[in-house]
Order: sequence, then structure tokens, then C-alpha cells
Amino acid sequence: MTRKSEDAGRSTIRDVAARAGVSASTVSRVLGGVYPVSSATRTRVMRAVRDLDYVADARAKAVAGVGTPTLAFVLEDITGPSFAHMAHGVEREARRLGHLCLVCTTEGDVQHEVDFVEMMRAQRAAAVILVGGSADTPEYRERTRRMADSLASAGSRLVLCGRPPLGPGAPVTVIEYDNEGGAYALVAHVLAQGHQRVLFLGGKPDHTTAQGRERGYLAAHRARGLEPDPALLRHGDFTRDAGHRLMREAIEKGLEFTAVVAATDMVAAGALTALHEAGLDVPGDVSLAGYDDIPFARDLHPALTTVHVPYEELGRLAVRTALGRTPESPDEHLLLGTHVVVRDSVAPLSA
Amino acid sequence: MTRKSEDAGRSTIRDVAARAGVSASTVSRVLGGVYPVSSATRTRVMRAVRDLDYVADARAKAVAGVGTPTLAFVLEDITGPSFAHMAHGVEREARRLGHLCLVCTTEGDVQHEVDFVEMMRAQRAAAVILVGGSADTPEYRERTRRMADSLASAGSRLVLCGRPPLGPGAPVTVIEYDNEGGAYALVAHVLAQGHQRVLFLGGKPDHTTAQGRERGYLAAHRARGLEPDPALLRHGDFTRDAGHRLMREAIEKGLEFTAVVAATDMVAAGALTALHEAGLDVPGDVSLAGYDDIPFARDLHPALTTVHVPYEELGRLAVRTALGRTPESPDEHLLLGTHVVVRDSVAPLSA
DNA sequence: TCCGACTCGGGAACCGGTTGCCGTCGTGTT
DNA sequence: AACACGACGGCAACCGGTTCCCGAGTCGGA
Repeated sequence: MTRKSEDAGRSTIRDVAARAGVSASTVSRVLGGVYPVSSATRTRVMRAVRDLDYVADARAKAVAGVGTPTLAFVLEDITGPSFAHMAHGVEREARRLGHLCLVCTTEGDVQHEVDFVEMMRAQRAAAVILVGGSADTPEYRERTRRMADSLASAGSRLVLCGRPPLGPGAPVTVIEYDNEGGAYALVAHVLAQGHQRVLFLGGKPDHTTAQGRERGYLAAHRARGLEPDPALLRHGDFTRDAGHRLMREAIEKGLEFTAVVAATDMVAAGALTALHEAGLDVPGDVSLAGYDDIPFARDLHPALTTVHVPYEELGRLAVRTALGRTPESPDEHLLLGTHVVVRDSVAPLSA
Repeated sequence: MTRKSEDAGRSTIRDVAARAGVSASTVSRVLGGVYPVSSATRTRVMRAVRDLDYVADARAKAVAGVGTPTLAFVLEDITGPSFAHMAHGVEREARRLGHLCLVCTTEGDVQHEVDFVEMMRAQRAAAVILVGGSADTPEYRERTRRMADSLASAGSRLVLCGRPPLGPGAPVTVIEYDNEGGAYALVAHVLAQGHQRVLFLGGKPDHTTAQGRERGYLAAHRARGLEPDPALLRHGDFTRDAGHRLMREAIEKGLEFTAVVAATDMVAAGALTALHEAGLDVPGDVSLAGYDDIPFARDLHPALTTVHVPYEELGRLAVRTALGRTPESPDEHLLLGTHVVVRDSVAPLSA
């Protein structure tokens, strides 16, 4: 009472050949498609293939040089909305270009990252995409540079997607978005509403994404001849909980401010809840803005004014430029623009 | 002016052997670790390995039977918060168990799914995990059953994670969570507050996750001797936009209700915004509840009462049970429990 | 001093495919 | 009828590893 697949297990090309009464090369040719094979033979082979439910071992094909190419991406945490969108872009584009997609999350552990990249070199991945911000320390550059060289020497390619670029000369493709410019525009918008004391809920001080946004915050002030009170710059990380805690502390501390700019929408969400808990109305008493334009920003109450970042596009571009390059093409460095999305959480300063 | 890695490119084990003046077998043994090798030889080999910056080709190792095992997961859209959490659980557990993780998103296209599974069979993946709900049609069962058989015959395993189970006898591991039970408890909670007309914003009618939640909604009513007005059951999909649209339509239509239960938190978020836009207070005028307990549920205003689903645990369990099984072990079917998280969006019916 | 055991390393077969090369057969041409 | 040529298909080498099997040294003990 066996199914048509006998008891199969995995069958090899030689099993198929034997059953069809031909040689393994012929089977390979039939399956390959283009080589001339008589239709009688083709039929016998195809029949044997179906009988045995045979599929060629992709790993063996890869060794022989005709495998499905593979691409890997590494991120800290797939549950972060912006990371998830980048991942989505990467995966879509990889699929469109016929690549398989390996994924690894590091949960912030750099050793995982290094180990995984080494593993990808062994897998002969076409490219490895590092997704998401990072601290820009000498140690980071050193380590990342090493990974880049290592991949390059194996014919692969390292891509930094939303990550600090290395110095010149590193064999790396960099796709970034404009943190400073976006934050500048956003904060300028807030200041234009008459606010003077704008609380900034930033990320980790050495994190480049956080730094860029903070620079934009400062630059927007200075462009109006203002020098922001250092006490208004608070640092945490990019989580909802950090936003909540930072906001609560600022309120308890009696800090004076009429607007809050959070480094991410997640942080803004936590901050918003803390403001509500303190009985403050947004934007009546305090204006609030975020950064990232995650889908949920619209459903916060009030709808969050924020900066739109083309995360998915970022991921798509990362794989397109990485896979599209030839050995001679120069190292690319793309910088994507962002724009402010005005919703309801920022209001003119009430007299 | 070359780096220590010569100009390398990819070097083979034979290159290393030649440089160290030994045979390829010896290099393999040195790298393998356990076989007795004199320390002089070991040193020479290691030096050659470093000089050439050699890494064994993982695909070739796989063909020889000593590769890193691989596991694949398929989901509709990685940007959905609950999918992302399942993915996170899968990835974490896979990494813990030393597996590589391939990922594919289908964007609802079943052909992608079928093709990808076939590809995974060719890759000799240890297991393929299908993540997220689906329509439970005869066509679905037929197709999924075929994938299960195909994988099983290749020594792999299909895992349904939050997906409708097939009939008995299919070589499948199923990990589900209790949609009906969770919805029952949630709706019972709402009814206990005195509400009588509870609007249900459901998903696609043939989608099993949506069906389960709807059954829970109905069962909770009947347990109190109520028969819900069919006009209160609205169907869309699991997106924020669907929730927004459905809610607006219900309001415009003049439907009477004092509470809303949404099939997911995303839907609830859209509905909440629509309620606000209509000038209704939640929970003053209307109570609202969601399902999934995504992180953002806390930051909606009011904080959303919802049902917690252990998505990450679900993903972890999926890989653990799939990889932990022996050929003789029975097909497992796990059903995880859920629980209501009471926050601020449901209030007693005001007289 | 001779023998056995143990250590070390090489040759070759193997994993499961692909492909270059060449021989055979059938057919059409002169 | 001889010859050329194109269509087919098998052999064997190759991709880049691992591992079985066996032979060559070396060392210690009888």
C-alpha cells in the first residue's frame, strides 16, 4: 500500500538513471533542459523522476557551480517595525532576483554577528547585508572592516544598510538615509510653531542613528539662533519602555518644555503614554513628534507627526546595488532622503 | 603591497595542503579537530590556513554529510507584528540549535509558497515552518498535504505554526494557539460589563484564525443566553486600514453598539482612530478590545484591553518539536493557551 | 635484537551533481 | 554505395570537501 513514491527517501540522480535505463549524464541533461535529447528518452526519464519523486540536491548543484545564489541579512531584532520593513525590502528584492535569503538576528551581540558573517563566507553567500544602526567606535570600524575584507576576498560583498560607513577604501556598499536632515526638518517644523524649549528623547549616545538625529535637533536650533538647554537632551534606547521612562523622569524632575521630539516613533509612543498618565494633553499642553513613520503612528492619539523613512526601499536598494555590481564598479554610498509627515501631535505654542 | 591574504580569492583545501606540504586529508583532519595529528604538522597547516584566509566551503561539506543543518520558514508578511514575533521565536530557537535559517515571504501568493517548499526540499532543509493563518479550503488541505508528503519523503518535516491542521495521517507537526478560547474569554469579559450589542470586526470569512475568534465571540454570547445580531458581524482583513474602514462604515450606517471587539490589535488600532474621528470617547461612549497583545497595544489611548498570544513561544516550540522528533515519534499537535489582558479600553456599560 | 603497538599521514573512494569529449547510429547527399 | 554530418548518449573528470583503509615510521618492552 505504498504511494506512487515507493518508499523513496531521498533518491539520487543515479537511481533515476538506473530506473530509466540511461546514464546519469542523460538525466542531468533532461532536467537541465537545453541539451538535445530524443523525446522517447526524455519521456522515460521524466517518468522515472516522477515515480521516484526526485529533486536534485541543491547543495550538490551549488558545489558544481550551478546552485541558487544566496544572500544573507543580519539584524538586531526583527520585531522592531523599522527593521522589519528593511527586512521586507531585502527579502522581496532578493526573491525577485532569484536569491535565497538567510537571516540572522544578533540581539546586540557583536560576536554573533562576526561568527555569522564568517559562516556566510563559508556558504559562499553573494552578499551579506548588515541592517540597522550601530555604535560607531574604532572597534566597530576595525571589526567591520575585517568582515568586509574577508567577504571581499571570497568574492562576496558586505553591505551596510542604515549603518555607519567605514573609512574610504573598505570594500563595502553603504545605503543610508538622512537622519540629520530629517531631524533638522522636523525640529525646524516644531520651532516654527513657536516652541522654544523642546525636549529631545534620544538614543544611546554612541549610536550613529541617534547621533545623526541629535545633530539635526541641534542644527535646527542654531539655524534659528537658539542654543538648546543641555538639560533637555535625554538619552535612553530606541524602545517604547525607554520613551516611557525618560518622559516620566522628565516630568517628575519638573523639567520645563512645551514640545517633545523623540528619536523614534517607538520612543514617542512610550512618551505619549507617560504624558497621558501625567494628565497632560497632547498637543494642547505639550506637542510631540517622532521619527520613522511606522504604520502605528497614525493610530496614536493624537496622530503622530513624524519623519517618513523609506525603509523598505532601503532594503531593496541594498540588495540591488550589492548584486548589481561588477568587480570593477566603485564602492557605492547612497543616501536616501526623508520627509516630515505632519499630523496632529504638534500644535502652535499657545500664548 | 598585498595584504597577508595574498590575492586569495577562494582557496581550496588542496591549495592549503600544497602550501603546508601535506595532503588534503591531513588538512581536513587538522580542521576537523579530533584525529591525531602531530603538533608540527598542525602548526604548518594552521599557518597555511591563515595565510590563505581559508574557510571550508559549507556547501561541499553539506554534500559530504557534515554541513550545518538548515531550516526554513515561510510567512505572508514579516512586517505584521505577530508574524514578526513568531519569526523571532523561530530564528532564536534555530540559532540555539545550530541551524541556519532561510526565510521567504509569500505576500499571499500560494504558488510562491509551493515553489519555495519544493526548493527547500532540494536544499534538504531539516524542516519547513509555515507561519500564520490561512483559509481552510479543500484546496488548501490538498496542497498542504502534498507539501507535507513531499517533505516527509525527503526526510524533512512540515510544521504548521498557527495554521489550520490537516486531517489525521498527514506527516505534519502542528502548533496552534487557542483562538476560540481567547475570544470567548475576551468577549465574556466585555459582556460581563453589561454590554449587549457588541460589534465584531472580523477577518476574512474563510480564514481560520478569524473563524476561531468569531466562534469564540458567538459562544460567549450563547453562554449568556444571548444571540448576537448578525448585523454586528463585519468582515475585512487583519490590517489597520480594514479596521478603520469597517468602523467608519458601521458608524455612518448608524449601527447601534456599545462595545467593539476587533479580531486583531491592528484592526482595533484603525477602529480606535475611526471612533476618535467620529468624536466618540473610548471607553466612555464605546468600549473597545483587540486581540494579539502587540507591544503597541499599551500605547494606544486608552490602553487596549486585548488577548495575549505567546507568539514568540509559538515559534520556538515549532522548531523545537520539529527538530526534536525521531522518525517514529507520533505527529504532534500542540495547542497553546492565551489569556486576557485587561487595560483601559473596556468599561462597564453606563446606564 | 626483534616484534608488536601505536602514531601519523597519504591514496582513493565517496557525497551528488555537471559537463567536455568522443563514439555510435541513422539519415540525406552525390 | 560511399561518405559526411548531425543527433544522442555514455565515460570520465571535475566541483570541494570527508573518511575508510592501509602503510611507514617510531618507540617501548621482552
